[in-house]
Amino acid sequence: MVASIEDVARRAGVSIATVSRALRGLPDVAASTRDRVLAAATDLDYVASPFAARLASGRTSTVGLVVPFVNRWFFSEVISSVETQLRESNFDLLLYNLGTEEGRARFFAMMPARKRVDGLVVAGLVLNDAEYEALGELGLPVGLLGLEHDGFLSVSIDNIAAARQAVDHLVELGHRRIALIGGDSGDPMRFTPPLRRRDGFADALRAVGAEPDPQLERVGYFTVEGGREAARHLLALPDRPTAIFAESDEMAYGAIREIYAAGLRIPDDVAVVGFDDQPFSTLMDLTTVRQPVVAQALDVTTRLLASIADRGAARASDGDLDPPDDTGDEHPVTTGAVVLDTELVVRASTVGPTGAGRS
Amino acid sequence: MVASIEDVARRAGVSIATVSRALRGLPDVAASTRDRVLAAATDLDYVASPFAARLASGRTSTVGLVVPFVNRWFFSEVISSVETQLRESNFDLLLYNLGTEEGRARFFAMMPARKRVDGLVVAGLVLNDAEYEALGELGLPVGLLGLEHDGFLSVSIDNIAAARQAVDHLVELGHRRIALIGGDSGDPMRFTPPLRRRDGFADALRAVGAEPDPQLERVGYFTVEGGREAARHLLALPDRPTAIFAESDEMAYGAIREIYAAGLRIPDDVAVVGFDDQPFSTLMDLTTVRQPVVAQALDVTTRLLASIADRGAARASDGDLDPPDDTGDEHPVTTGAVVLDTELVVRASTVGPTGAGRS
DNA sequence: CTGTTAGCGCTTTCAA
DNA sequence: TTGAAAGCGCTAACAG
Repeated sequence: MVASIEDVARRAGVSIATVSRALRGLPDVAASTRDRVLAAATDLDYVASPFAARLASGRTSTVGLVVPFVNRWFFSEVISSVETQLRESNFDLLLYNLGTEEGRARFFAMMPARKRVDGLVVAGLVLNDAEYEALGELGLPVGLLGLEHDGFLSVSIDNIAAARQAVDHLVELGHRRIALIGGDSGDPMRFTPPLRRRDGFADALRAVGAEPDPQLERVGYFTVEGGREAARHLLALPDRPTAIFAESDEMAYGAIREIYAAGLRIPDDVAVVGFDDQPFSTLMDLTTVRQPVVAQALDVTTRLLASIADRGAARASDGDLDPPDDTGDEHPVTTGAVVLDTELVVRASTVGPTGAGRS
Repeated sequence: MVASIEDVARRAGVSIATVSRALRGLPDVAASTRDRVLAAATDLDYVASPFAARLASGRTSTVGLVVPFVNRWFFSEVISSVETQLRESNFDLLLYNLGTEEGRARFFAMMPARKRVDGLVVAGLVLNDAEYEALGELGLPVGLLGLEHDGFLSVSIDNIAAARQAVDHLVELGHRRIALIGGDSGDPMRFTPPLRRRDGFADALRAVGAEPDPQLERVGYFTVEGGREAARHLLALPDRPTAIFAESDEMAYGAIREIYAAGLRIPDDVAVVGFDDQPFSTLMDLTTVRQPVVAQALDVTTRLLASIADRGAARASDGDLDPPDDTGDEHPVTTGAVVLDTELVVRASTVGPTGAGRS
């Protein structure tokens, strides 16, 4: 019932090979022929069957995107950006949401993406050696987002430097008793490259001769609730901190809530800095470190697609005369670790008055 | 380099047909044979090429999910739920983010999902007739989430009743000058089935003999910023409202912010009710109408998969003797419009004191 | 510039 | 219960 390439060929009066070439925009097709084929295809409302094409060509025109969550700000931004860019390149996006620890185990054991994608973007997962090995054995281009590993192209931010931006800011404001609300290094989902943010925090303190006080470090699990819980403890301390640095905005929101609940003022009694700059942070007047999510997504996707194209070209020629100068096995642009800049966004949670009208 | 069905067949000493049957768990394969095949497949680390399978069988084992946004709460919840359930059924999820008006136009013009999915879930888009027609012509099972249309299976909430829950609550608290912050009926993305929430708002007022005041209705575009803008106008009115009903939580957050910025108290000076019950609403102490997102996603997905299975079965038999009693053309469970309940969640934005400590 | 001809790796009759 | 063989609808040499 639905038109196939033969129908188009018949109608245009050419062979199916010519139809295939014309429709894919390959060179060496006479303009008049191409027009005729295009017209026939339009008339018949024809689109090529992707599966037949994939089977015959070996290319899937599909990229897999692996994430630990889809409903958190960072990841939904990533998904959105990657999807848009793939669509523009006529690639399909296959989404793999690892979700739980068992989902994650299943993914790396079965590798469902095998044989069905040309490349993979892995976002925000801290992988162990076995998992990196599993990815490597796929024999496909893999792009990492938010993490870094030898042999994989990657893009991320400098979490240490970014955390320093936040804490340096507090230090400059005169704060010395600064608390940290962080992730959980024992998190089973290990979705926390942010772990290194703690180092930046400590560096900033030590730079002014202050030593991080273990009492002022609490785990917040990267959730609002976790942030509340952590802040509650910190505020109950006999010598409570004058400022809090949360490793994510969500935890900062929780902290803000608890500070108000304790009848304290922000930033007069306690200043707060977050990390990410989600949209809500404007609403919450939260000073935070903005990380470029869309730019990171764009970067991996672009380089992954380039890598896929390269590999296709390489396989096509395979020992041509006059190969490119670079005799290395990989194209320079499609490999290596890119690190993007972060930016401190100062709002009323550190430099009053808060605009929330709670004067 | 990677094992194919022939390798497995050779190793197990059977034909490729038998391998195919054994691996797919079809009946009529001797247990011993099956074991041998399974062992061979495991040894060779074999997985079937999905494209070859799809080409040969005509089934794609893929569902397309069409959304207007991926980075809004409602949709990221939907994506997450649908992905999980599809994965469990061994289906792939192909994500279509319409994003812009042109992306939307392209989608309905090209129908990129054509020939590559067994069914489609369309979430949160108000479609016009041409678009419904385009979906119908696909000849595939289509499930609608958050909207309703003849001939498509769908799940949604009763937006009128839900809005009434919200406004009835305000009315019971004695409010009569109640403002509405709503969507934009002229929204080019038309992602606002919530339009009918306005009807529920009006109904609730009329039920107590109050007439909705056009001055108290503002457009908030379903964003925080839009909600702020709308609230700013409402609060500047000579006779300002005593309560605000926002058609989404995000707009309510914006309103809350402006109320505080104006130096007013919540709920004493102005009460606020939202719609959705996003996680942040707990933080914001927002009274709101909770809509079951996961349940809606589960419902469409389940019924869509059933419909896909039905259709597969139907095609397989095709005029068998003794067909099911129901001579209609569709399985009862896989069609029709399901409407799920909403629930009012009362918090301090309507019944003080707010826990935010802004006493 | 265009046509012919093999497959791609499976599923699915149809026979045995 | 199993095997042989015919495609599924394309792409990719290879000729011409």
